[in-house]
Amino acid sequence: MLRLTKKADYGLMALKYLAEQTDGSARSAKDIAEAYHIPPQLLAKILQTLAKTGLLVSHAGANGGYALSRPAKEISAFEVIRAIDGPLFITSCITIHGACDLTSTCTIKEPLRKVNDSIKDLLSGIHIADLVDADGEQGGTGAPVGGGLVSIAI
Amino acid sequence: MLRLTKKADYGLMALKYLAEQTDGSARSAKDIAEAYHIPPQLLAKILQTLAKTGLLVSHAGANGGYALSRPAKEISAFEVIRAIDGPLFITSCITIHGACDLTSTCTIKEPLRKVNDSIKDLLSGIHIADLVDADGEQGGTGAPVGGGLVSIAI
DNA sequence: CTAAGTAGGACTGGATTTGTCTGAATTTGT
DNA sequence: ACAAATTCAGACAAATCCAGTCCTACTTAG
Repeated sequence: MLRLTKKADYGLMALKYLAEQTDGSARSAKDIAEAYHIPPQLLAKILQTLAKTGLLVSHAGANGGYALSRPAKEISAFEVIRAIDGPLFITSCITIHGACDLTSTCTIKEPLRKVNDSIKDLLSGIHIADLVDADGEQGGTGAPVGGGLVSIAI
Repeated sequence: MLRLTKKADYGLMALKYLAEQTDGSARSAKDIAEAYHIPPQLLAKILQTLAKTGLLVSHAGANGGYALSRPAKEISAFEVIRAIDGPLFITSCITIHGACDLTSTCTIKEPLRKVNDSIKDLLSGIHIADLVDADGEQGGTGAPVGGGLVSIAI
């Protein structure tokens, strides 16, 4: 129902990967891409924009790469998503200027704006560090792949 | 950041419109489309799917149209959105089968699934009746839209 | 019977996403 | 100084998805 782009997904995965590198050394886009089997050039782009927005610090040259600019605890999923996907909104009504094409006719935007804010709060409360913690303690051992039980498609 | 399709938007607007009709009489797709200046044929399609999922009751023929199948208080925004946009998920990882292409590599899906659930809860708490109530008091003050708390524990 | 409706499939144009290619600029190691 | 590894930047191609239109049925009140 509400979709995050793959780029945002990849970005979160990459940040998580970087958060797991305890030594402060940088990792290259290629390394990360290989670790998760995602298209290297695409990830490169994503990391570039992440660096441009200040969430990552980059270092060119041999042995260069990317590293988190802040502790993983202080980087929220919301920041990452906004950096990659831009300031999109739940409804097309709600633009950056807050105005709706159908200002007079569309009477729905105000309630939805609150939903939007709630989602924002929700994502702001999740940090990269949380992703790292949740790893490994997956309720289902991550195994039920073939098993077919799993998720209730809403 | 997270987007709702225009169809879902239109659907919510239409349901709100129908909720405002106090007499139980049905309204045609054309009427609603004109009221909100949205493409009639597109709205017709949306109402059809809404009828197919049981949120609306339809009545063909002259003087036909659509009406809510239940009180506006008992139709949640979540139901509407799911009916129109289908059971999509916040991340492309989480499919209907619950499996990720990168099952082993993508370690991010579990936390995001919780976000997904929280958003679902959020939208389930909003009903068509709330949209009607919120109308007119655009100040954004007392709209009874989900108290905002929605806590999430990862 | 006919006009006003719904039901539903096929299709188009455009936007968005996803991914690739190519050519730089920057740093490090030798 | 040079070569290799790497980031940076933009353009571009392919695929997918969305919005909107059209056309043809079927249904029912009058």
